[in-house]
Amino acid sequence: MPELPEVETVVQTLREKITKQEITRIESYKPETVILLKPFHPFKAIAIERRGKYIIICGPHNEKIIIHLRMTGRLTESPSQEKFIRATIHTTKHALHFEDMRRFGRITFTINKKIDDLPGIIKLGPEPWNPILDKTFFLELQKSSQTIKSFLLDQTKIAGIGNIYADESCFHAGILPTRKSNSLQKTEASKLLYAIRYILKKAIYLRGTSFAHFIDANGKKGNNLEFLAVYGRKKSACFKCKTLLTHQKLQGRTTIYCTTCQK
DNA sequence: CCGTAACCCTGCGTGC
DNA sequence: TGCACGCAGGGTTACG
Repeated sequence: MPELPEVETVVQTLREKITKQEITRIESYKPETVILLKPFHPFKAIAIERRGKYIIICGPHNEKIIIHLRMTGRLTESPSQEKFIRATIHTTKHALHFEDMRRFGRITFTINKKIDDLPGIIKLGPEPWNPILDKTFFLELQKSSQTIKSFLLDQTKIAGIGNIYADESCFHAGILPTRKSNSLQKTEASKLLYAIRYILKKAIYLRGTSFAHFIDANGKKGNNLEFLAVYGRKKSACFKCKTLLTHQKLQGRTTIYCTTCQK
């Protein structure tokens, strides 16, 4: 379940590893994993970017490889299980294996000038640190009758948040994820946006959360797991007030919160 | 517009 | 032990 901090960590490690190298070919072992929207040709990786939960490897003539790890995807030179390798991205110096147990992950190649026009990415809302959110976040919340949880998971509203950081942000902001978006006061909206930015930044600094599957492109786990306040702590006591945490499905996703600390 | 559920997958934990 | 079942979930799609 790589979300923005985990994808950012992969991008950082990937940059160090393959920048300025030639991407020589993409080998595919499962027909659904690699999608060639244009015929592939070798190109030099001049930049590696992230947008939301997408990784983008950019070439000098608008070549783009777009990678989405979905739930269990990894980019690694030493896969833990051979049978889960769905594709391999070859460079002059490395063989980056795309290991993906559940086969939800995708690698897409296309030629397109602008990152924001790429498939999948075109629909994304702003990055959490985009200053535009200081103005629009509250307004968008006001327009929506979704629950806060649904709103945060909605990639068209704000990009990069998944189940872990949605619950963590709500806890940190002291806001119940079950509330309707349009019920938030302006001060609560600011608090939530601040919490999102704080939680994500901290998780990036700690190189991601390794709950079950996540490792970076160097095979290293993240260090954020022990800092989670609610995610994965079903039937546990709130570490702040000792109340038993509440769990409920919202939008098909397990949602955990504290009815004492969150209002 | 919104929520719910199914779908895509497969390892893992639980209960019988 | 071994089987059946439910769960995990990002994104998409269908339906009420």
